[in-house]
Amino acid sequence: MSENSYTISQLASEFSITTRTIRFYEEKGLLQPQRKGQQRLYSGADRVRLTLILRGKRIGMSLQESQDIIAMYDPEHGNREQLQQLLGQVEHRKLQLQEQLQDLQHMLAEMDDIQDRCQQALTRALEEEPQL
Amino acid sequence: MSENSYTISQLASEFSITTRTIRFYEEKGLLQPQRKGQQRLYSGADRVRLTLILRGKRIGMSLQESQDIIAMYDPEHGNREQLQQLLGQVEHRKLQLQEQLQDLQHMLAEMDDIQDRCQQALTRALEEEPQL
DNA sequence: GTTAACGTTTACGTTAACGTCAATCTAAAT
DNA sequence: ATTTAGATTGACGTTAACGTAAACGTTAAC
Repeated sequence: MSENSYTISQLASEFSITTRTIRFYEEKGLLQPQRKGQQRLYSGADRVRLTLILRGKRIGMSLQESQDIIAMYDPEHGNREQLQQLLGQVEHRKLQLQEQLQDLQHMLAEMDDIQDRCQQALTRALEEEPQL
Repeated sequence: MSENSYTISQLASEFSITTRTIRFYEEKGLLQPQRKGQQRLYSGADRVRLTLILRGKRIGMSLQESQDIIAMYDPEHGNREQLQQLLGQVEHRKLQLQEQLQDLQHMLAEMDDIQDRCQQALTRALEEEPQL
């Protein structure tokens, strides 16, 4: 049942990205797959990292930001100071994400607004249409 | 009471961006301020456009996308076909924004998760700390 | 009247995030 | 043995979104 390893093109097609993109993420230090000889072999954990990167991209994060966030997942934060520093970073990210959420909701509200006014304009246009 | 016009540096400092950035947005067709001689004069409407652009940026939109969205605000959609096409675009944007909202909420939930586990690790670290 | 403070245009530079070859390797199928 | 299908490493190209610097105009203050 341990079929949780993937080739680069499997991941590429699953996430609809190119292999170049995946290798680029590795160049930038976001992924570190194993090697089977010369070939890359991606684990389930690598796959999860990739989903995090792509989710980050969808909400407008840079690769650097995704890398920072991924670093927060790793439980290598032994001593107290490091843990407190991490907590600070997490809190900061949360605040930023919440601001972004506000922006998104504003934008959505305005889309609703446009939609309504557009619907009404359409209704009026149909009422005043003589050729039917 | 008609003090709703701004110089380029007023807007720049208000939004903490450079004048270069504002001129760049004009180059790209996102702003079209009036001119008083050679100088640009920005209206309240221009200011609103700028806030929309910057909000767009914060949620990860390209300038092109912001431009598309700004175009939706203008009520120059006379006939029925154009209105229906606009409605389609609005609907499409809404769906995309909602997906983005999902991504954001996932990310936030995971930040909460990290925060919790980090807190617990810290608590344990403090309990086991001998030098106090 | 000249120096400062702001504005303008023009143009080249920069960074992030890949795209696009080209050359090579390699493993499996015919 | 050799074609074929996927993999690898360079290396250069590209686009978006500005930064940066030079050269010049204008107007308000001293």
